[in-house]
Amino acid sequence: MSTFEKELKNVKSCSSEFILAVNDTLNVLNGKWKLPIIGTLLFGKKRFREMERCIPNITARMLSKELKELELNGMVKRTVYDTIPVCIEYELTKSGKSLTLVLDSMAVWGLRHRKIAMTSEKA
Amino acid sequence: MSTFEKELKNVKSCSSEFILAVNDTLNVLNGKWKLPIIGTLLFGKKRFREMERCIPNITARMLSKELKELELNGMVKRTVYDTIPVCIEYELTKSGKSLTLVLDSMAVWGLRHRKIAMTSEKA
DNA sequence: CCGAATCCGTGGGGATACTG
DNA sequence: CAGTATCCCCACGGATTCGG
Repeated sequence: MSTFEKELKNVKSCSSEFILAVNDTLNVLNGKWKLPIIGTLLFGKKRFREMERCIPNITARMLSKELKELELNGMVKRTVYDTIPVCIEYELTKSGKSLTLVLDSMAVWGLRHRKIAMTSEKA
Repeated sequence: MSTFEKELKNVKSCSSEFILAVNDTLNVLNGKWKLPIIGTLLFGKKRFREMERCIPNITARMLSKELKELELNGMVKRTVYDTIPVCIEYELTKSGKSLTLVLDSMAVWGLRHRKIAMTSEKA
């Protein structure tokens, strides 16, 4: 029995804890911009402006706010370089990178479900 | 290479599609109540009142609205029995049940991350 | 018992302008 | 370049009431 399976068994033994744990994950991803932000950082460090250009329609205000939240949640690491003008880089932490496992399963489910919905086999 | 891995490779080849697919999944789960509702239905069919009692603090209005959305999304099946008074049962569809794979990975990540956050090893 | 309809408050998020 | 400050709108969700 893998570590993953053991953890899972422990979680499912109490459904409310299960819900809480899933909610924790949902909260990290919630809002309109968290996902695109994490998405762009999956390919490596980026600067603020760079991210603003990468993510369609995001405003500086939103980018700033979301990055701050992600930093508080320990998903993103912010590094300031004392150049002139200052250069600030954002990158995913270990926790942030580990989200890819979750994101992958969500992506696969999303695609499968879209196919099912399109062929209207809804049951 | 498994079916899962093949699908995943296809998704990741285009990052915007990856984001879209994840967003689809997020949208199915979004809002305050979707998750608790799916959670209670994981253990089998339930009637409206039953669910209302199972889910702390939910109002009938919210339960009704969320169930309707979940039905539209093809996650929940609604069955009306012509008894007096009418008896209506809700259950997860195949798509709904298949969400458990995603939910499981989210739960495990949530727990791991909570542990990390508590020992304040945020990087 | 199972909802639908209505009213309403809160806050997430957009637009714009400004600072160090 | 890397953000803040301010204003404003509207969708989410709560409370309550009514109907089949």
